[in-house]
Amino acid sequence: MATIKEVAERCGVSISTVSRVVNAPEMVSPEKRRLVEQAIKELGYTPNALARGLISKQTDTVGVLMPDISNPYAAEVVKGIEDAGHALGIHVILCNTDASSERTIRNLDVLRQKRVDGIIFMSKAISEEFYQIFRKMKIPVVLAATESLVYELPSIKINDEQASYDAAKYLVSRGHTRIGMISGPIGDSIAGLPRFKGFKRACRELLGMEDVGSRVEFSSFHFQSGCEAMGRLYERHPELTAVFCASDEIALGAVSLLHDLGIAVPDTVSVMGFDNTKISWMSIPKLTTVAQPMYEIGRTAMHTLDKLRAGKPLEQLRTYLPHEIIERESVRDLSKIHLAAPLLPKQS
Amino acid sequence: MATIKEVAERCGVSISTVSRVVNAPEMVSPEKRRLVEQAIKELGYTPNALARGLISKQTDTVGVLMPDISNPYAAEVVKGIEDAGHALGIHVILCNTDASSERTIRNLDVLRQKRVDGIIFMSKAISEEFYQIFRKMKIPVVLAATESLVYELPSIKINDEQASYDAAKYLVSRGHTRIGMISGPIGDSIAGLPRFKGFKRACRELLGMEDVGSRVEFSSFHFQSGCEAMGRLYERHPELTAVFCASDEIALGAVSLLHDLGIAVPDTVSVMGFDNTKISWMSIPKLTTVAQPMYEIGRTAMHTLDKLRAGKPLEQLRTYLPHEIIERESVRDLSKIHLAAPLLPKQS
DNA sequence: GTGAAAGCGCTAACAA
DNA sequence: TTGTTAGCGCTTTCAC
Repeated sequence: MATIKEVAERCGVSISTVSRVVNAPEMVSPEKRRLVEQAIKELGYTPNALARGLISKQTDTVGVLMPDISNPYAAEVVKGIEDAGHALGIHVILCNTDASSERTIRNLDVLRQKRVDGIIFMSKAISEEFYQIFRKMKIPVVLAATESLVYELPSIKINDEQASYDAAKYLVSRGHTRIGMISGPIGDSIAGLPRFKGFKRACRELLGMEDVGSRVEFSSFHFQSGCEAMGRLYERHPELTAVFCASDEIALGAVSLLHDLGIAVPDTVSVMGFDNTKISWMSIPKLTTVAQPMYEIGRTAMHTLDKLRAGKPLEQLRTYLPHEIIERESVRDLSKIHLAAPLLPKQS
Repeated sequence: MATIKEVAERCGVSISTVSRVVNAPEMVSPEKRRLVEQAIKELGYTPNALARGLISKQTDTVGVLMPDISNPYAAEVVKGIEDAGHALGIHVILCNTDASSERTIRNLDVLRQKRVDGIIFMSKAISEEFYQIFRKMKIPVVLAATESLVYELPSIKINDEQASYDAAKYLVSRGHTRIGMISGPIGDSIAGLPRFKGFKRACRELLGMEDVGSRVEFSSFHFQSGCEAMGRLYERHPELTAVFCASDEIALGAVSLLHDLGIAVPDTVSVMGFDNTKISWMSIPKLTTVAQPMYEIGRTAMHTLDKLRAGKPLEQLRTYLPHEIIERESVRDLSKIHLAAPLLPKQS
């Protein structure tokens, strides 16, 4: 692998000159520049990022910690991060933590050794331990698709509570009054608790319901768990006309169980998802769901990190990007029934 | 960020001693070792991988190029790579190429600058251009879930031709004789052409069919394209009782279209997928599909790379791992019909 | 505009 | 067992 020295020798200039044509070509006379560029091409010279980083104390690299590489949601965020990084001349090192704390710490340690300039963190909760590591590293950290209410860490995500509220509101607007929810783990302060709370608030404000709790089942965010939760929910509340799920996978689990029970979706019960991942439009019926601007979250996270790196001030610590409800086929419009039968007395 | 020098000064030893307690603790006297370890902890010292790599000409890091981070198939391979890497003390840098040649080259360049010790390549085809870059880098490269028939590059994958043959054979064993296929792009020499060929061979050998071509539609590996291909296939061959798809996503597309047409799966037509990704068991009906040992492919790729790195000889250049057929609900067993009605004359 | 030289943080002889 | 020293490949003053 050719070094700067070899390039210099080959065309009889000093290494400084070679360094200049690589980093500040305008400072070198055209003739020499041409000469050096030629030699670089011939030798296939590529600057050694290790030596560069060692001296400049900058690697133009940020580490991205993602909880689960096979999570399509996270993948979209990463794309946003990468695209923004490319535009800024920043490389990204992806690390898969598999939602394991031990793996996260190990990855963080590697990133530290590699002297990355910053970190984008996507794994769920920020423990005291992680936070202390961040502090020790003395580099900017931004949270993407997660946030910390405890620590002063910049974050980019949607307003999950409001998104969940809006989902329930949508269901109500379609004439549903007997609605239930399959929530994520209540211990999950990012995508669990807030979505649960938003749903509860909607039921209270919009439907005047007080005992929402009994109409909510808890589940992990995955398919199988969603199936089981739907089973429990249906057993307790066969009268429900709609169930809002905290993730698309849960929703698919619910649809699957309902199907096994011979209950038609959305004809008999409507199902709504969350995330708008690929699977939401590959299922039967296609899922009505709430979409998060995943790519945009990634982009914004990278830009925020870059501002931090440059010492620029942030407008706000916690950024909330807008969500959106995507209407597809899994929610039945009950309100249309009244329209079609206007002579019947309205239900109160 | 603390340096080795600071640690050394703090406990009045030389930097070599500190270096030794980090790299070969047994060479240092217990007392000094304790002293140094203490200082390391207090200062939060972490060796600078840049300086280390610069001198040792080794980064203990390999780059992994994946075509699409949101592809669940690739994600599983990456997990295998990471786990094996961890066991070997090798870090991995993930790069998302988005199936773009330009992005691939850019990533390769970054990896080169960072002086990774090796590369695992997952993106589809290996062009002459990529191959030349590999050569220039002078580091081991192994292909995972892909291969090159042209270049001498070690690879790990399944035998796609045989897997496809086996899928068709499975369909035949379940009593299907009028079978069709939705193939991937024929220009794709990895997952396109071989699967098409395997299917054709099975039809010829098992069913004595010669005009297989008309029963095959081509599609990209994605949902929407699969939908459309199924539409075309059904129009030409409404008599088909089973269709084999070159990916799970295609299969889901096929199921979706069939559903829209009011055709029951698997009652009227059976659908078979390929890959055994997550979505294959979240759909209705759950997909019968051919499974690739994705995690194992990743693990093997990393181990192969490690052998190469150590200069050990490889048993073979191209490794084929076993595939497997996963029976679920999307294929109807037509052979049972004969069993249930043994008095009827057998169809010839 | 160009080159000499110092030094980034570390490892690896080599001496002691 | 320990310390001294050279040098990995590069950027960056500082002279010229």
